[in-house]
Amino acid sequence: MGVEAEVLTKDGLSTVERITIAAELEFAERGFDGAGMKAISRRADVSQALLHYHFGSKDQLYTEVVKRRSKVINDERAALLDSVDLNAADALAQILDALFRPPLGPAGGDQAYTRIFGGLIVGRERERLLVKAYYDPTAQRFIDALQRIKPKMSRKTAAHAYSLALGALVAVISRDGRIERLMGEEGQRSIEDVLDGLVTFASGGIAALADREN
Amino acid sequence: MGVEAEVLTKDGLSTVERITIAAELEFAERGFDGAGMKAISRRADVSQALLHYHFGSKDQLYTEVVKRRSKVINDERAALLDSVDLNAADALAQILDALFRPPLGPAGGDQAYTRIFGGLIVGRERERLLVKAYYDPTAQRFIDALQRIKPKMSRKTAAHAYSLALGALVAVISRDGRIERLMGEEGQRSIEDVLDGLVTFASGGIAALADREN
DNA sequence: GTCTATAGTTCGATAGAC
DNA sequence: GTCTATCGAACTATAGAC
Repeated sequence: MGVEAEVLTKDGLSTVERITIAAELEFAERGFDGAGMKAISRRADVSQALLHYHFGSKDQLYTEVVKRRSKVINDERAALLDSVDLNAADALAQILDALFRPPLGPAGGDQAYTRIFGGLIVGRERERLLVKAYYDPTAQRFIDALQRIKPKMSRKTAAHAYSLALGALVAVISRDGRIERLMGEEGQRSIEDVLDGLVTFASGGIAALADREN
Repeated sequence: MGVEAEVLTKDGLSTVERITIAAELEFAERGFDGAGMKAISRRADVSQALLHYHFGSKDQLYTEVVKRRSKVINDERAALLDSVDLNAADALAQILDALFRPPLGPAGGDQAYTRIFGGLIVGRERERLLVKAYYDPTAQRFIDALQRIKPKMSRKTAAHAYSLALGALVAVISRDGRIERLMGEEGQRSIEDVLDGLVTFASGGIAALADREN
């Protein structure tokens, strides 16, 4: 993929960036198999051949989308986790906030990647490999933190707790893929409300798992 | 789809049944878009044309797979829920056991549909419609039960709790789609262990949500 | 009810001009 | 770096014989 001087175009975005964004939207809406290279090229307003020139294959384009966004999410997660006071009474809630907040996007935006993120968690081999490569290292840090505040909890249980917490996140994400209309029926929920419910639920669940091992 | 006398073949299964089973396997392994009618016909050892003769289209075949299995799951869930003692100390755990046990399959089997089930929860429009048609009615019964044992909980919160609990289930299902090898690294977990962890986590989470509303 | 054959489309990827 | 044109394979679905 070499080093290229990025020439900006149109909206001030490079062609590669426009393709990446278009791909993110398409993959989010249709999933990997449902997405089409032709559809992505149309959204990016470039020829289909250009996608292969820049990314090689559909698989590599997907990988690039996940890789780019995972870096942002992991960085934000790590920063939030570092700022957690592990001795505070609500340390568990702080940790879970650091886990859930970044993938939900900056205050209401980025529903597109949020959907891809959900697909990663429930995906098959392709997604499993991507998670392993781009999310597992940070996951270990969160599992460490859980063990530190719940010392009685085995690593196996902590890993299990982490996994279950992510499942709860997916449930929220999948509620139509639109964070704003979560419980849909009557009115909207702010991202802080969503986070609060998630953190409360996961905190209670993890505390229960930890208590059981005492 | 009219009434047809089912003529049995081969393994004692009718052709329609063999196709349905083959389709379930294929959809479970590849998802809707990844599955191929040709691949399904090969697995069922019939011609591809026969799939369309019996089911009309890929969409309708998928619907039939979900419909058939949802009936089994819903019946089992309803029976288990009916047998819950709502006045017992562990009523919440009993309710959640009734919710989680059926989709995990009879004592270790049926990983195939379990995977499809997970896909329904995180799916898009097609899956959303299927869930609405085949799972929502029973979901209402569970939300009712949650409200009965946690009377302070609003219906909105109860629905949210139900959704988060299902998310935790998905997390478990997606751990490689094989219930037996869940925490994979060291050895196997029985389905009872898996259920126990899930129920403990979700119980703690829902109790926390309910407490917050008091 | 089941088959073979194929229509008609879409897909990912490539060749080659500019 | 970007395009047009196209290849070859895969797909869903249908036609028509038996």
